[in-house]
Amino acid sequence: MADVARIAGVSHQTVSRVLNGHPNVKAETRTRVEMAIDELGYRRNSSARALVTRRTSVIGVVAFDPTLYGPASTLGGIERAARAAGYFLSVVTLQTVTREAVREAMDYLAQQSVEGYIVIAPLRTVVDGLVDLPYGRPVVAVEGGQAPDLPVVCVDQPGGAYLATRHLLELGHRTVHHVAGPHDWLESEGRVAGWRRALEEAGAPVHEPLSGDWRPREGYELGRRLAEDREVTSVFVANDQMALGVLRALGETGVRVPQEVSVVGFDDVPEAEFFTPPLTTVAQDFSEVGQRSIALLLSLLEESDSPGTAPKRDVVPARLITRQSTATPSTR
Amino acid sequence: MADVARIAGVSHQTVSRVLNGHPNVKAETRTRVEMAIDELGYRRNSSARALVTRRTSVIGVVAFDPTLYGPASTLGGIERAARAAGYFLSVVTLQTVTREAVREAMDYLAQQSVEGYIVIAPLRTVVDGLVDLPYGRPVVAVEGGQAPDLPVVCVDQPGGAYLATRHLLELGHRTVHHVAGPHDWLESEGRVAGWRRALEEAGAPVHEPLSGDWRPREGYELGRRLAEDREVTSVFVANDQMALGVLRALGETGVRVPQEVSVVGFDDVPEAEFFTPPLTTVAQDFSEVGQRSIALLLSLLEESDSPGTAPKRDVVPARLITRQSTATPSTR
DNA sequence: CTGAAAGCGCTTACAG
DNA sequence: CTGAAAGCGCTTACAG
Repeated sequence: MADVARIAGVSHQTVSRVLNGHPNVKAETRTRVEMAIDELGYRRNSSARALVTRRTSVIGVVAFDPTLYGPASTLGGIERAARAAGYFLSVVTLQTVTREAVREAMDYLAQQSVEGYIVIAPLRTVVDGLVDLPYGRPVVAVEGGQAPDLPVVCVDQPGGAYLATRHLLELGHRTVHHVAGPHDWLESEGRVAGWRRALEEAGAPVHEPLSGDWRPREGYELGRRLAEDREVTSVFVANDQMALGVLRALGETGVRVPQEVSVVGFDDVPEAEFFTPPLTTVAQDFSEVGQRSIALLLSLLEESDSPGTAPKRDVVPARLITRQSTATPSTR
Repeated sequence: MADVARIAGVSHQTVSRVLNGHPNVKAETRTRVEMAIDELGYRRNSSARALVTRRTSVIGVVAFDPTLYGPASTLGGIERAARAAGYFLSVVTLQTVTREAVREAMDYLAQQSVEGYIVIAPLRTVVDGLVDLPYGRPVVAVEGGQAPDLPVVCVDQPGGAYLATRHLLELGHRTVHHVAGPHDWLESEGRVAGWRRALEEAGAPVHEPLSGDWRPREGYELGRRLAEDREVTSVFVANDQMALGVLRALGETGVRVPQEVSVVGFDDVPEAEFFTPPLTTVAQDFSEVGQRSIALLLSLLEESDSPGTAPKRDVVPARLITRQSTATPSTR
């Protein structure tokens, strides 16, 4: 900056003014400074700037398993929104999602003086542990469910599950079986709740849901059990990867989909349309979730002086995508 | 830091020494300082530190489409390795991968004074544009192919493709058709090269490869074309997502896999084992790629004073996973 | 083993 | 509209 000032023949604070778009600079001076900047390829030192402004422009993100479609897409949406707002994203990915691992990740990010946190770790225990953190920085929980004391952005999981279940009931199924996600996951809970509500509203019998780990393998194993039960005519599976496993198990045991059993998934991964058969599923707008997360965090950052307001909750709707894995039931 | 010093009854540079693990501190003093740190919940200001040390401990990563399995997994591996080495990761994800977009992303990261870059953007034009960058910071290209002037970490794409093609030839197929990835992608080129070499070595006829965009949809559309060609008895598809589309197209048109046509993919996504039929494919160790990328970048960072050495290239082997989508050909 | 001093490269009131 | 001064919170030689 001193070099720029010398070449432009001004003081370094005039350079600073130009850099910060300060209005009180004569146009001719501004041009001279800009030319000197270009000539030297000068770039402002971010550490010095952060030191004096007390703002790092860094948002810490705690994510996990970037191999799962949902979290990965959300991360993409967050990143784009952050960059559009001039923020940098410092990302920590977790192998195992426990309360301790999340705290460790946040401690790590705190070393970098992040201005706020976005945590994509939709487990009840993790979200509960996010209240009253010692960092003094706002935290937004993505898919944080109904957490009452935390700013949350999430997809309307119960609503999506309700849509899926209604769809099957309307096709004429007497009831709908459910392969849920893992216990403790808020998405699992939300989807179970929506499924249950649809059944109860329709007066349909509610069978205890099976529970898997989101992975295709467990979908496959649970699918083998469903294949044996001749009562089953329709299954709402809590995500597409497990639905793939269910489809595979059904196919292997000679149960025809959708003629004998209808299957609905959740997520609408890019592959879903090309499963055998193409999967009816519930789509979530992950990139919207990402954008709203950043928007919420930024609003929290701005009003951090007046922390009187209640935590906000932003819910993104889900929508049903009908394909060929669902039909009116015939006898098995 | 001043507060800590006051409570511990020492000067602030003694606090600094304790923080940095400097040996010349009396044990008793050290304990006193540590207690004061705990009491205050003190955390060192990273900006001030970076300003004086001229090290931000931040690595910039340019990634793209976190929805693709390979790049997403690689990012995970990079993040873990970086954190283990005490570095932070600042991530920019690209929507479209062009040379300009990559440059823009790197410019953005430069604002944050990153110490080095990892670019996961395996297009020839992008990689070519990475040489002679104006940042004066080391750059590692992940999946940068054979780029002669750039440090690169990549999976042995030709080797993997060779394995897949050999496997089909050994099963008795007269030749192997190929659905390649998009032009300009180094992974596409590498896989084409390995496939071609295996065919040529065996004296098998080489049919011009079809080319898709990695997505299941184009796999499906190209699969429809392959289904019509009764000469085709085996297909090596450049990734699993397109292979899914091919499988779907074949199934839809009544072509049995593997009895009539064998299919091999590339990537070994978690779903591959549950495709119909379970897919024979080539596995890449993405997390290993991530780790080696960080290791290479760190070594570059250390020797940045003596830039005489040639750029390094680190190749991770691929391996074939045999499942049920391949068999000895019978007549169609 | 420990402290007083200087300085990293910026921004922000304060003068003029 | 522009410059001289102070200070953000650290680390690094330099003394002692």
